[in-house]
Amino acid sequence: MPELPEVETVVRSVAPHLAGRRIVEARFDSRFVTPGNRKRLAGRLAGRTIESIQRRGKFIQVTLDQGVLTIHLGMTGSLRVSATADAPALTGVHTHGMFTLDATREPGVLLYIDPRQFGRIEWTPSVSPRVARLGPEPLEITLEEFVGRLRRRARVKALLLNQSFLAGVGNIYADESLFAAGIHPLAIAARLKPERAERLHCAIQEILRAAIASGGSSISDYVDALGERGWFQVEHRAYGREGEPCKVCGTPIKKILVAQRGTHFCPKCQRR
DNA sequence: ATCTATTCCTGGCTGC
DNA sequence: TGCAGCCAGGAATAGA
Repeated sequence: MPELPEVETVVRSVAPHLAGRRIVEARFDSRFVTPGNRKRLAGRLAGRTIESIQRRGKFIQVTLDQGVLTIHLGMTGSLRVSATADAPALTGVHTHGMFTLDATREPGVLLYIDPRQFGRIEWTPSVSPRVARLGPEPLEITLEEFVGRLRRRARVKALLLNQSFLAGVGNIYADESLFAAGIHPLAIAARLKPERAERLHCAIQEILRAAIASGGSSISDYVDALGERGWFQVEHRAYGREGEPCKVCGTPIKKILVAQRGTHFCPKCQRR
């Protein structure tokens, strides 16, 4: 499930292959394309040149010579580069998009693969409104701004999942950050003591940096654009460890539902 | 305004 | 063994 570290890894792995390339042809399954964009997307992309690729939150922004292509990988989306369009491993029923690039060099194609089809792609004249309403980048936000934004009566876990609060933290890294900070997921954000808020700010940045350094977490089938797995899942201390002993105190990790999301925490290390 | 529940989707797992 | 049924969840949206 691509969150900030996974999307960052995808962008880093794909950017060197795409910058400066011309899109000869683009084809998509309708479901992959944001509604309202379905009739015109392929036509708008043909002939465009890719200027740069950046990550913003969990979104991938491809800046073109005309407009911006915005991609969200959803739960199971992946971008893959390939020398040719007929690589057997990349052309199954889950391939929902294909960009044919100029023939001046390899890779010749960029493919979008997504079994659960939660990912979306859209073209907008400038930055997508979906991206514009994102909150700050977790790796850039200062402690002061973070503390200021915490002043809300929401449960801290729910707030971490809110992309207009912070952009890019999802279920895995919310649980891991709260564990690292020793904060209960149901704690009310605005009532966190200053030192605990500071610990959370620090934990989020440490966890995300470490996850990026490991190439992200490969929970199910996540791989980067070159097909490489990430390894941060072996470092998880809370997420996906229900019933297993806490790596700090040995207490079984508990799983509850917060904001409709499975939430893993240590009841002893993360007190309310 | 703010929070909660529902929807989308399929591979993988559980249990009978 | 086989298969029905459930679960996972990011973001949009409808509802409270």
